[in-house]
Amino acid sequence: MKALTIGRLSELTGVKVVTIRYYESVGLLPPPPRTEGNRRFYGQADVDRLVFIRRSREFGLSSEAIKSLLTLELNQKQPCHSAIHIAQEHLKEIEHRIMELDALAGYFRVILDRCTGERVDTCPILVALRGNT
Amino acid sequence: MKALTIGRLSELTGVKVVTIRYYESVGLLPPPPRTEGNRRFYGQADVDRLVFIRRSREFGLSSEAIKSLLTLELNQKQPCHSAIHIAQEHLKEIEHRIMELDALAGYFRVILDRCTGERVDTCPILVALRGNT
DNA sequence: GTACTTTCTATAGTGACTATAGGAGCAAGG
DNA sequence: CCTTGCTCCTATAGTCACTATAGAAAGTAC
Repeated sequence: MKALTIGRLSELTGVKVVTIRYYESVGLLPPPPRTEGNRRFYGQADVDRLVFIRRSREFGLSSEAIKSLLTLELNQKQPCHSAIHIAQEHLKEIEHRIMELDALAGYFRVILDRCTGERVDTCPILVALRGNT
Repeated sequence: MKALTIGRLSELTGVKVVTIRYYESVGLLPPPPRTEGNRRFYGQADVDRLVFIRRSREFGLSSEAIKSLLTLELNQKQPCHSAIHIAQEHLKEIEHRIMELDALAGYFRVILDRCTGERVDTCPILVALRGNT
């Protein structure tokens, strides 16, 4: 397991260099050891952890949720109820957001369908936004 | 049409006082006239405009999109092609986001379903996030 | 040895607000 | 008239999850 520069870690994980440093500053990544010239160097564990973080972020989890999951990860033999809880709560949020967006998209489709592109004062889009529908 | 304080405008529109001042600072609302004691006062036009802004924000439109729509509103007899364009683009974004979230929710449901709550090291939620699924 | 790239720190900017501090105006009760 | 308490004022900083920029030092490639 050879040492990785921050740039190499970035390539391997798809997380930008600046973002890696940012993750360190907010405590998602531990401060790595440094070379003589003060450069950070990383190992396989950092790759794993960073991929975990990246995927969690892609799933829309907040930093705090990710920190909880990362803490969980340290105790492999414990039960994972916290993970279930975090995932369930997050799923609820996602489902809620989908419902909202579905309603919104439906509404947009209706008013776009109605709009003939003629005049601003009768435009159903603008009428809708004005609130005097 | 009597003059409204910022607090009354806030009540009528459901937009917080601080947010009204914020909207003024970013140019979504014109700076209103002031009383002798330097308080802002508003009229019906401000209520209408603010409701328009609030509804547009609820629809997830950005400040810039709202500014374009508000400019449009000033020319009631012009055709409303810009409004159509903004609405279409936004609908596309919403639909894209819905697809992403649907996929995400499905994935969460699968891994939650699989999770027996036993141990961290075998927890399907954490396995999924680790990326070695 | 020089030119280029990567990395370093520190700071500021993004969007769309929200929160806080410290004053000043104003309406109502005593 | 005066105090109490609410609303309002400005200005500044904080939120989240980054992104961008500046200026300097270190490493690499020819």
